[in-house]
Parts: sequence; C-alpha cells; structure tokens
Amino acid sequence: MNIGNASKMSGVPAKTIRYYESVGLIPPAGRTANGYRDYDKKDVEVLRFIKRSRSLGFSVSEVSSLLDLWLNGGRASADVKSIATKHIDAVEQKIAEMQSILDTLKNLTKCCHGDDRPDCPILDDLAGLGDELGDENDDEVGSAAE
Amino acid sequence: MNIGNASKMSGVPAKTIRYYESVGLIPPAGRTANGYRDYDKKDVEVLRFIKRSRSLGFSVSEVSSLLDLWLNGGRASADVKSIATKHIDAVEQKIAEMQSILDTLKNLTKCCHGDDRPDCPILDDLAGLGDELGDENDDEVGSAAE
DNA sequence: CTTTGACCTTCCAGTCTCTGGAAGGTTCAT
DNA sequence: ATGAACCTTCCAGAGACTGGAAGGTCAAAG
Repeated sequence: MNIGNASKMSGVPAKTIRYYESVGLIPPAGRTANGYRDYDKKDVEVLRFIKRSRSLGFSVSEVSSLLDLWLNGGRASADVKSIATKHIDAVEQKIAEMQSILDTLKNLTKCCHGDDRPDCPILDDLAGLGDELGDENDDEVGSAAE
Repeated sequence: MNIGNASKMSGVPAKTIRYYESVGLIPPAGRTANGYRDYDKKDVEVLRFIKRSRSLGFSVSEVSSLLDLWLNGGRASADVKSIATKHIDAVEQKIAEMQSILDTLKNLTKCCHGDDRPDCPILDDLAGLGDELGDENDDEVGSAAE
C-alpha cells in the first residue's frame, strides 16, 4: 500500500511518516516500481505504536527505544518499565511546574479589577514590584555603571 | 553598562538578550564608541519583566503585548487580564492533558511486573492490544492493498 | 489522445526559543 | 607583548514536525 493509505490506516500524516523515516525512527520503506513507498500491515502497526507512544508524551528517541524493545527485545519488561517510570517522573514534574504557574496566574488575575483603570497588579508583579525590586541602586554587580 | 552586566543584573543570558533584540522583543540597544551594546537601569527592568513573564509561561509574542501594555498603555488592565486569562485557560488545558497522560502511564506501569519476562502490558497497550486493534483485516480504507 | 485531478517524489524553509560555536575586534592587567 | 575576558557577527542545531514548490505517475473522463 502507498503512503497515503498507510497514513489513513495509522492516523499518522504522510509527511510525518516520511519524517520518521528521515530521522531513522522507522527503516526506509520498500519501493514499488514507480518509486512510491510501499507499506504493509506490520508497518501500519508500527506506525500506530508510534502514534500512541507519542500521544503519551514519549519523545521520538524514547519511542525509538520502546519500538526496539517491542520488535526485538524478547525479554524486556524491566527496560520498558524503566523508560516509562522516568517519563512519569518528568510528566509529574512538569505538571507541578505548570500548577505553580497556574496558581500564580490565578492569584494575579483575581486581584486585577480588569477595567479601564491604569493600575494593574499583573503588570506590577511582572515588573517585580511584588518582591525583588526593593532596591533602587543599579550597581549591585560591581562596576556596572556605563 | 555592557551586555554582560545587563545579563547579570537581569538574569537573562547575554545570548538571549541579543536574541530578543533580533526578534524585536526589545528595541535595538544603543552602542558605545567601540560598538558594544549599552544598557541602563530601565533596560534591565524590562529584561526582568520579560524574564518573569517567560517564567510564567507566556510566549514571546504574549510578552511583547504585555510589555507594550506596561510601557505604553496608560489604561489597560482589562487588556492585560484578557491575555492572562487566555493563558490560564491554555495552562489549565495543558495540565489536564498531562494529567490524563500521567494516569494512563501509571496504570500501565502498575500492571507491568518489571522483571525479565517478555510480556509487557505497556508494550501491549502501545501496540494497541487494549482497544482499537480488534480487526484483523487491512483494507478498511477502500482499496488499500498493494 | 489529452487533460484533469489526485496521488507520489525530493528538497528547502519555517515554526519556537533559544544555545553553542567559530572567527574576529576591544579592553585591561600583568 | 601577551593573555584573559570581554564584546561583535553570523551560522547551525535542537525537537517534532509542517508547508510549499517543482516535478513525476497514474487512472479516469472527455
């Protein structure tokens, strides 16, 4: 089957399939007489595997390892688990970061009256009026003046 | 003050300051006789504003608007609030996405024994053995065979 | 037979936000 | 005079695609 059908069957855009080939995530596809890439059922399964993995946030290189484990590693569940666990930690950290950002943002907007008055606590915070800008002098880093 | 000191005082790397200038987030810096960029206290404040905004996840173009509002817009708290609120929505959505990914991953790893046995529920899931791969035929998209 | 449309191919560029490095000029101290 | 530590510019790469241009192929319709 050609790349268009492989794309439809896997849900991975044709452009992306070519990209995956170009970066070595999937091996170069076979070609038909006219030079078109040629895929079979197994290729589509691989593509689906990749799609699902990517949708879970694994990087392409993580997917590459996972794919290796899936296709070649006969005995490997510990390896897979290790990749997954590392990823879980990363995701958890990211969520915590974003949550803290969200809390800050919500606090700021809560305080912002949001009308046509010029003073805005959000801008004040961004400008540093909330914390570290208590100093008025500009030469705290040695000879910093122009 | 030169770019190195501006960098130290603002916490923004010199490279990044040049980058911000190159993309128009900040205006071209003045130059001293030797061609070095020259910054003053206000520039450093702007840089800090940018740093704090970026750390809250605003994109460079959002920061650009915020900066505009801060520097020029006399009356603007509604505009600022609108940018912030949009950003909050985006962050919330992102968190929800990541949370759902996290739940899935945790479920999968919980089921994975993580030893040297070959079967791995994580790989099985990624391969689609859990849901949509109940069909054995490959021509569900019209004439898909090679 | 020609044309049209939908495929396919390759390669280059752009997204976004930096970051690293090369090649070279300037300043200051030793 | 020499070296370190600045500064300058421009180019390239990261990650993961995505868009577009220019051109080849194929099947059907007129």
